[in-house]
Amino acid sequence: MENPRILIVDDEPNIRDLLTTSLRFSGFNVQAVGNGAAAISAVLAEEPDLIVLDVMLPDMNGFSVTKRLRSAGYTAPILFLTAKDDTQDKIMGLTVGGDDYVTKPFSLDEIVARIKAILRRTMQADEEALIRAGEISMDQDTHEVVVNDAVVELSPTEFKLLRYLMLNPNRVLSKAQILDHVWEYDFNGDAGIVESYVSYLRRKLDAVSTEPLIATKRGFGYMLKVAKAS
Amino acid sequence: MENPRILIVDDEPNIRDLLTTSLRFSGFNVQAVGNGAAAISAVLAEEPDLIVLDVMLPDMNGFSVTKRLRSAGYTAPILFLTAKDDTQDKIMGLTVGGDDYVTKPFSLDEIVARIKAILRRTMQADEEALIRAGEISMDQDTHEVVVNDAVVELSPTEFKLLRYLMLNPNRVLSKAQILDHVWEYDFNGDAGIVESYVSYLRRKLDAVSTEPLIATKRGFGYMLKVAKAS
DNA sequence: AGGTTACATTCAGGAAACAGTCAGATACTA
DNA sequence: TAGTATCTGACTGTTTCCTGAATGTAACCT
Repeated sequence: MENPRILIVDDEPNIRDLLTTSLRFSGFNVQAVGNGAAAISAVLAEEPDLIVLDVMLPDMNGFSVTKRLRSAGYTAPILFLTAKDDTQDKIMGLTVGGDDYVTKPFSLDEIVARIKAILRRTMQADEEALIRAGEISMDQDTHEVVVNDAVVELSPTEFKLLRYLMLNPNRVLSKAQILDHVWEYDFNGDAGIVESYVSYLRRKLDAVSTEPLIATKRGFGYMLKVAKAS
Repeated sequence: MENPRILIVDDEPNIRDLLTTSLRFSGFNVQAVGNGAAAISAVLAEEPDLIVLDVMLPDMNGFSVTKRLRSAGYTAPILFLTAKDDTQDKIMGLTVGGDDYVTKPFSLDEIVARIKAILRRTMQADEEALIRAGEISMDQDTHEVVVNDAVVELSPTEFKLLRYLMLNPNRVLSKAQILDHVWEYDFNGDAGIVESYVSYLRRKLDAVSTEPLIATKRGFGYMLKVAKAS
């Protein structure tokens, strides 16, 4: 199938670039605009398969945009971006139909995962909710991680870290890369936290795996070793 | 069979969008209009299988619309939307034939369930009134919930919550999702209420089940665990 | 090889976020 | 009026996240 088309609507250029780059890299066909009016004409012209829509826009809010699009007959799912401290009533009804929302600041991995999840349900994508890498399998619907038939309980951050590693098996990932993908984009703490979380992950995974799964490449980063993808 | 065609008639754009989005996602073929005159021509042109009709419309009330349609020979069932404080005599006679009514504000899950129930009766749909998930079975006609041959008495909200969980087994559902689907669309309270009701449900279900049924996925939401659909 | 340095691992601990439960206020129903 | 049902808010306990320090280990240089 064709690469899904995604339209990004956000007035902050940083976020727009961040999302555009990541989503292009993930294989989507991306277009980005900075306000509601441009969003509407872009939707009419391009008919994207999914819209990433900031609810706070300079000219009109995201809900007006949604309303205009829906009444014009466009049914593509929307992933809303909301501020964490938006008042409750503003973020009600955001998960209706195929829609979903993510709060800012988000992590890039998270947003890509959510987009894929939505597309999996709306387009009858053949893609699986199950990620496999060697002895490890991860179900993104149930959030269940299984290693050698043993279920491993992970905290949210551990889960996201492992997912990022599993999506890039047998490739060295620097701590900076990991930080950029797994942690929220405004995190400005030390890269040492990656070491901590790798340590946590190893403790849980290696307790049930036959061999050490995460290899350290001193001076470069970490790598998830996978015996051989079949 | 073809997807059933549904016509939505309501003058509030928010409600129209909400219903349109949810019903489309539930697999219906949806069209929406904002007044009685448009409703009549839409019915004549499209011959929908079911009409969702607000009784308070700007140009004419829902009953006039109904009368016009019935006398023109159209027999498709109607789901009326009424205000909660509508007097009883107004509501009288709304459920004759295959018709039914729902009071505003409603919950989305509720309205989808009612529509399916009507269609189950009018079209000879193959779909079942019985939902099953592991040890639990729920009859939507009798509202009877059975776990391991034991009948469990649930309050209305508990019932709707469990139904939503059962319709999405083995999938983590966030509190926001649960709130959006199970509670009325104008509910403006805290997500903590979901925790309370999960707590109530667990107390009733786990009293008769062999194992804990609702799993907490910390930081993500809740999930109904089902052994394995065969 | 040995010493030095930079890099990694692990642990402990405090703050904050999250979850479970309950009692009580309010509204609704019979 | 009694009995449910719903919702709120408080309280408690747990988990998670992150930092910083102590300990280990590989690489580098002479």
